[in-house]
Amino acid sequence: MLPLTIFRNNPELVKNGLLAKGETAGIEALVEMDNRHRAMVTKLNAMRSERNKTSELIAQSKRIGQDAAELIMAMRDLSEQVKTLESESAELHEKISGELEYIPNLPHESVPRGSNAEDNVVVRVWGEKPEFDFKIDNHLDLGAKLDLFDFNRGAKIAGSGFPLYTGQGARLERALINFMLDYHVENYGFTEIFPPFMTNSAASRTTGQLPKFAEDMYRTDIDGLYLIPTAEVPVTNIHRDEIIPEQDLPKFYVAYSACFRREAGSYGKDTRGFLRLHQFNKVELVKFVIPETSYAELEALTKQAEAILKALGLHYRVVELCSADLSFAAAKCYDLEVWSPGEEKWLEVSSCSNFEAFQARRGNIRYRRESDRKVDFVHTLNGSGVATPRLLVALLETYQTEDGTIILPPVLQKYMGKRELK
RNA sequence: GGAGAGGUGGCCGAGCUGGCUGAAGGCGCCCGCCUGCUAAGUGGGUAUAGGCAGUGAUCCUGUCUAUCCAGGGUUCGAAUCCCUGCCUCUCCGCCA
Repeated sequence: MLPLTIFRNNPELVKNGLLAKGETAGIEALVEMDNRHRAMVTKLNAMRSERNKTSELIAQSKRIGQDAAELIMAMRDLSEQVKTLESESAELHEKISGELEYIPNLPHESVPRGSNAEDNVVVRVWGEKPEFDFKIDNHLDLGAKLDLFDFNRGAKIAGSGFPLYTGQGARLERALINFMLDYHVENYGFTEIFPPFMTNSAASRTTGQLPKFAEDMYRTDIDGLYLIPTAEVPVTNIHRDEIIPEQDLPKFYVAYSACFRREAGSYGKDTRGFLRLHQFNKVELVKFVIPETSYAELEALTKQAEAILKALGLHYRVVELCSADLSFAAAKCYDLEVWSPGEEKWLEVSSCSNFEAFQARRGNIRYRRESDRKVDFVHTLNGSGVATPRLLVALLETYQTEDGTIILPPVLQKYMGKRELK
């Protein structure tokens, strides 16, 4: 959520930012409603002040045993007016904040302007494209030969897009998750979190899924809970409605969770295998930091996510998203894309974003500064570290050998209890 | 699922026979004084959000308003009374 003051004081900044994100935003209506609302509040405050003063007079009269009937009669009318204006004001306020919740974050000034994903900028590339001197299989063939997973039975149980991992495939999934959690805890001092996999609407609102993207989430109708599309939602909400002492910042959390996405509107795209799923596993990194450090922390976060791919020896690149490709809540974002030899494509396995105060404002997540003891909103960041499905694709395809066995990278061997899949 | 208790400021904890209570008292924290150092003592300060004004910006000053879990209601007036919801705790039942 953006602060209303910036619409008042710097409407051009907002317009340009929204335009860069590809939003055609009508700010004028919002500003007009804000003006109207402020006039109401001013009037309301005056009326309430009057009421409070008179109430005090009534109290004094009663205390000394005088009759206050006249004052009370006069107040009855004013009180009615206050109530009417209160409800009008509240209604308008709700409308304003309702609209505000649909307005995305503005891109940071360092973000390249662009109109679509074509304008994203490749920042760096790590490793080399693996070469093979035999005809390689894609991950589906490899999975079938080694009985790692079974999409048909997954579909029978739940539906398409719900993978069933089997045998050493299931073990490998668990190994990847454990490896990534341990890595971030041991090397970077992240605190491990195991969050709820469902959140209420307030939590989903903080991170920006609600109200605009309600259709993308699974919801349990009876209890009004949402299955999380990412651990970002519960973990960011750990500190919702809190004031964190500055000395407790920064806070680094790492969490595994299953992620559930309806992927409404994306049917027909990337339907093969693991490329797009309704349920998948992900290890997520979340940071709460003071505003001054958030962009340095974004760079660090990206490198921390990259470290996983390096440790696994996978060829990847870092892409800086252009303004138009930024997600709703992000001010700046780097994607990590791993190379899939079978698909001959780069696959997105991580998104590392700085949300600045956008989520903090929505979730009222603040900190108390040491210098002047004032409160201010924290900056939040998160990045996948990383999502498993496409990682698995790259891993299987990269480490396949001619006889069909997969030689596991050393860091995974202890988690698997063996050196290869065959 | 059944029965009961309760939700007050950073924390603990009064108030809850409705009216100088934004809220006693304590702890913590900040500034000063005192003390050879520490401890103790002592004086003061210490919520958040919003409107308006000050030639005035997410700063400063003044002023007004709101907030005692949330939302309604009663009343001239609600932390205090009534209703609904949420949450926490205790006991019983069920259960991985």
